[in-house]
Amino acid sequence: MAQSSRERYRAQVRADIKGHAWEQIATAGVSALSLNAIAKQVGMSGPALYRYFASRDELITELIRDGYRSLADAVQAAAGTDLLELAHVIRDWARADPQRYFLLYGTPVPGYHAPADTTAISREVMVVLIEACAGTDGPPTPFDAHLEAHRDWIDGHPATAATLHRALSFWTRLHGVLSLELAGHFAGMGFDPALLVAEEVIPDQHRRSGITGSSL
Amino acid sequence: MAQSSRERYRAQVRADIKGHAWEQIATAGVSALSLNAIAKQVGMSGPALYRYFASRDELITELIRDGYRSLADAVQAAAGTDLLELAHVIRDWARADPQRYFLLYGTPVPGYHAPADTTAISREVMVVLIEACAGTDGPPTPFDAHLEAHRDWIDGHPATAATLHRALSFWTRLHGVLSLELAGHFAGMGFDPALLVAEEVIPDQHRRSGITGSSL
DNA sequence: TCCGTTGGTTATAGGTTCTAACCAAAGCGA
DNA sequence: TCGCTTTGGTTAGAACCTATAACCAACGGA
Repeated sequence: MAQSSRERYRAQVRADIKGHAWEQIATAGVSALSLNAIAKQVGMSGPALYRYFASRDELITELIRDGYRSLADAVQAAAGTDLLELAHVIRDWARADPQRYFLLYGTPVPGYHAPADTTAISREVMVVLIEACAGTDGPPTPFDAHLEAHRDWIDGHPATAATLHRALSFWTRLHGVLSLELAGHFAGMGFDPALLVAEEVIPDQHRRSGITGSSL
Repeated sequence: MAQSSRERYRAQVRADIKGHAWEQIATAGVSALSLNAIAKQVGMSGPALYRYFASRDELITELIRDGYRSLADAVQAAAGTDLLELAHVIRDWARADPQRYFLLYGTPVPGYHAPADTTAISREVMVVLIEACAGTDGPPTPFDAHLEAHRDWIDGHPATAATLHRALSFWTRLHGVLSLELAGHFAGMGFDPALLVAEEVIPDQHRRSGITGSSL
């Protein structure tokens, strides 16, 4: 609880290191992250940094953890709003630091396995999404039935399989547009990705309005 | 046309180098690609490789180009089939070598700009998708109207804005599921991503069948 | 005050990309 | 066949990187 002077100093230096690490990642990507460069920036030379992080991988793992935490905080702060608002919150969070988004959801490094707690934080995000999807079920689909048999991952959450399907779909569709947008694959096409996100995320409403009305 | 002996040798060595490079990328990711290791594998030591590729970045750029070409070939070989078949062709192509997929559509490196011809190959893929989407238009949406004003990127293709929208949506949805699947973000959830892809890619059919029928 | 823990240093090993300098061999025209 | 030019290879080395080892100063609690 009450930190000693040394613990406080240590925590502050670690935060300082992580701050400069985020800077480097934001400007040059995680592959260009250099412990030597960070050490110089925080005012110590080279190997001193290994007193605070055992290795480059451990520092990156810590950053990934903090990244998930930051995303979960942003999403939970918007809990209770509708899917469109949630999509914009997540998109804004990602666009504030694209390389941070890609650190979580970009190219995986083949050997690496995320620590267990990051998947727990991912679950927090998923729960907010599921909550927002509750009650927006459309007609049942074959995948809903399939999901009914594979819902252990959300383990005990009282949502229909159709709702889980909607949440999963929200996640994959948003990620689809967002990651292509942030990676620059829409460069040259002049359209506004936000508008595409809007229709991807609340899919049936627009298309079906005026056809089936509210007869569901 | 007729290559000289030297040109043939050079082309063969370059292909050999690229082959070993793909091996390394498939097993350890592009960030672990080592020119030294490749050189040893092809039997020459270190800097000799620079006679064939000016830099590591140039080799990677060449691999990216070949990757796009390979994807476009796979997609064009399936041209004329329906969207579900196209989705499976692309998914199978990606799953055959996930790191190759991520080389094209994964985390972008901040400084890097793809050469112009790769975007031209991307366009080839897009044209096949658009062709497959033709005639599957649903009711018009606001984004269709927006796309009508921003269709320069496909420049002269005689497709409705609604069709372009469907093709764009096909691309982003497939990429959304596929990249999360390949990155391992579905690990632990037991569902079959192929089923999710199927419903994402032919979105309205399943949901609407039995409601609006074929009244469109 | 003493002494262990902690946080810093420099030196060094082994890895990387890439350049420089040098050399051998292959191809080609006279 | 001779000789020159281009090409493909070598080794050496500069400038980075991660990470470890060895050493030392300074801080904190008994």
